[in-house]
Amino acid sequence: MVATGRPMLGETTRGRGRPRSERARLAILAAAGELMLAGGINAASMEAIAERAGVSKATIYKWWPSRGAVALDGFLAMVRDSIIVPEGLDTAAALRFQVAALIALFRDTASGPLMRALVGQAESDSEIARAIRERWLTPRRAVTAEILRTGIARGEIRPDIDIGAASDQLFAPIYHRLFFGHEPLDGQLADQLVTQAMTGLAPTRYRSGPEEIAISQHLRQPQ
Amino acid sequence: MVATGRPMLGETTRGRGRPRSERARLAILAAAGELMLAGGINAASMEAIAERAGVSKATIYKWWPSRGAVALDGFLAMVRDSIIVPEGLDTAAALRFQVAALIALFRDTASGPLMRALVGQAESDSEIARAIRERWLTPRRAVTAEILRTGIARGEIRPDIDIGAASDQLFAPIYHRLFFGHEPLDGQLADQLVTQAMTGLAPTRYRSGPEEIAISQHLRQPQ
DNA sequence: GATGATAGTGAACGCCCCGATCAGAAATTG
DNA sequence: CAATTTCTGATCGGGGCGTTCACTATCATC
Repeated sequence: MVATGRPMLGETTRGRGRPRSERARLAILAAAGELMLAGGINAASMEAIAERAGVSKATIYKWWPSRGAVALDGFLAMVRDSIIVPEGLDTAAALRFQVAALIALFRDTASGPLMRALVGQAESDSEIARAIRERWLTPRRAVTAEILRTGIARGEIRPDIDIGAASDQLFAPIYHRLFFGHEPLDGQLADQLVTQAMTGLAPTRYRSGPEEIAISQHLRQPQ
Repeated sequence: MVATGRPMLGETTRGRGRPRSERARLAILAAAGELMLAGGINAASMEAIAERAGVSKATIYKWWPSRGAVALDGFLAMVRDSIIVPEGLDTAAALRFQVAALIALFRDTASGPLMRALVGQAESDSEIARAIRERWLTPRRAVTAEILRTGIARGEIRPDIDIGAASDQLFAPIYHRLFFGHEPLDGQLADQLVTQAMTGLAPTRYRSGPEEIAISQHLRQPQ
């Protein structure tokens, strides 16, 4: 929970007094996003946002406690409904779809720079950090975990893997390249990540034995 | 290059005038680190650093152009000589060693929070971003690439992998957990990451054929 | 239509940190 | 000694922050 008001994002409480201006809300989120894209989170000062949105500064402080909170809501509004789970794919294809979708989201929309700005802000604002975890990361990891569990049930994934670590191996490289910029977020990355994660880096003759042995070795249950 | 002065970190130029105070330099870096650990990068204001270090603010500005630059030099001084390449290990063991070393560095020293603060600062300071890439990330990726290339020559790594993507799959999860804090950086993570990356998530019977086929399919050369 | 509740406005406030600058004292070399 | 460079302590204007104020606007209810 970051916004101060009760309605989470767009809801309009039918209260007694003057209703909240939807125009102002959207203008603030848009202004914050545009300013952050142009010059990082420092460019999106509360005063700059207010001026660009044509809104009083007091109005922003009424609904958001900090600039990071405005950025977070702008980001979440932008990426809403960006979780898509297609049906009828095998495990590798489903993972490839999710990985490619995240790459495309970060590369082709403003959410990439916004995510960078947010994580930077989260460093000094634990409320932002918590909101990113709960409202962005956790839902996505749940989808991936479900794909992996289904894959295990189908026999397409080894049952002895750690699902959390596997999720991170698939998706963390995307964030890594977004944050550090050492290599591009291009289209073939999705294929590389999924193929290499599924197949492994070692040649076949070096791999451990059949999965029955691996299960008896670990006895770990996917959480 | 971030520090303004010529000597990169500790060198003392034998010029004419009063020599630079080593005590002041170390006190500044230490103060910056301590303040950032306590309250994030925003707590380490130039004035706070100057006061804690017992040093004039003008002295800091003389040698570092921004607070991010001070943070960067403090971080690099702290993690100097943290790249260790042990000899006589097979590929999996060498990778496991490097992964475990990074986890331990982030978990057991102050460099973890410092790295978070730096990446946050890099969001609005491209000079910091470049310095992190060149003086932190690139040397480490070079070591990993060398391990993987040696592994290919030894037949312990498939020759058709993308080395950059493989490096990210091994190490990006560590940064990911450091930045988001969604799962702990514990000791077994190193084993999980290397084992799963080497062996693959798919069971043996689902994997593609022997490596000769894979090579002819991709024809990609490790860069 | 009057009343009351809630929102948005525009302006102002003190606070703190920033980046920059200055004169002067300190330390070292030649 | 003089020359050179560093460190100091103080100061300055600027700007964003977070907050508050009185005022106006818009709605539901009586």
